[in-house]
Amino acid sequence: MPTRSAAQRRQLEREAFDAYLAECPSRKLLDRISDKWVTLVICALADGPRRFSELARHLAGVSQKMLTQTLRTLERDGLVTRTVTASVPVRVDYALSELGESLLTPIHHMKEWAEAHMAEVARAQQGYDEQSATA
Amino acid sequence: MPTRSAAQRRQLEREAFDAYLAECPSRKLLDRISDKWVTLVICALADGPRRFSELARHLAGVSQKMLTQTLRTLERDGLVTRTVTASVPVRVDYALSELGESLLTPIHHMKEWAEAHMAEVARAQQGYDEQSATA
DNA sequence: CCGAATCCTATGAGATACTG
DNA sequence: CAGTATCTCATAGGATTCGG
Repeated sequence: MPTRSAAQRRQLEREAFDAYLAECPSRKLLDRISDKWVTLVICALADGPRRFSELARHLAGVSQKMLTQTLRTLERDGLVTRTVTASVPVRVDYALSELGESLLTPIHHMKEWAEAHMAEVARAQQGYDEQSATA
Repeated sequence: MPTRSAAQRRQLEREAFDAYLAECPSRKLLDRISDKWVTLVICALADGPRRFSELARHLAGVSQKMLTQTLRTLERDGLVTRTVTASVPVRVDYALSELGESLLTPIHHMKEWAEAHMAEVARAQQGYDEQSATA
């Protein structure tokens, strides 16, 4: 049954490739920062520590669930630190770790490219769409 | 009915924030390159044009659908060019545009950060997980 | 060989309500 | 105030099949 084995082979290839990707450091990093909120949180923490509720207010669009989730993974990755002050209403501050701060550099590069070239991308899109429209 | 209006206000805030994000060039770029396959395709094209099937073979894990989809958006964004040679079995070549090549720079920065620091991230994760385990 | 269309499932993410 | 748990729904993405 060649059909079956072909499908199986594909499956194996896919798994091998996925495993390869799972090992690739660049890919891991991309997976992290491509999380919808990760870069926003990091940038929000760029100029100093913030409390949970401050972050929530600052990133008006984030749901409380996603904010928590994002902060957890960032903490786990060692990119942000979490300090709990056991006062009466608990107070929790988040801050960038050194590692987290070092991430600001590549993020900054991205930002520069974006600001320099995204207009061109927008033009390209427009051109492309007009092409399609005439079809 | 304060419940309703509070929910409505949140909704409005979210929409405003989303609109703001939709305008932000950095965010747009992030949305692009965070696409699971975008960076892989760009890197695969870094050292020269390739045919569709070459790409498919090179990126063993990608489904044909996602490859097509990715290439379409990249073409629309003006990052890759698509040239069709109308031979008997059609031949289609993809290549990086100038704009696409300029993207290699920030991607390269990301790669460097990843290779320099992801080990540290991995260590942080391990530490974090061991902490949780003792709880 | 290249790609479009259809179908189906797993995941992501918001709303809500509850705990310490 | 900070965080967790549950429900629900939209969508991303893979398999498959058909067309040029």
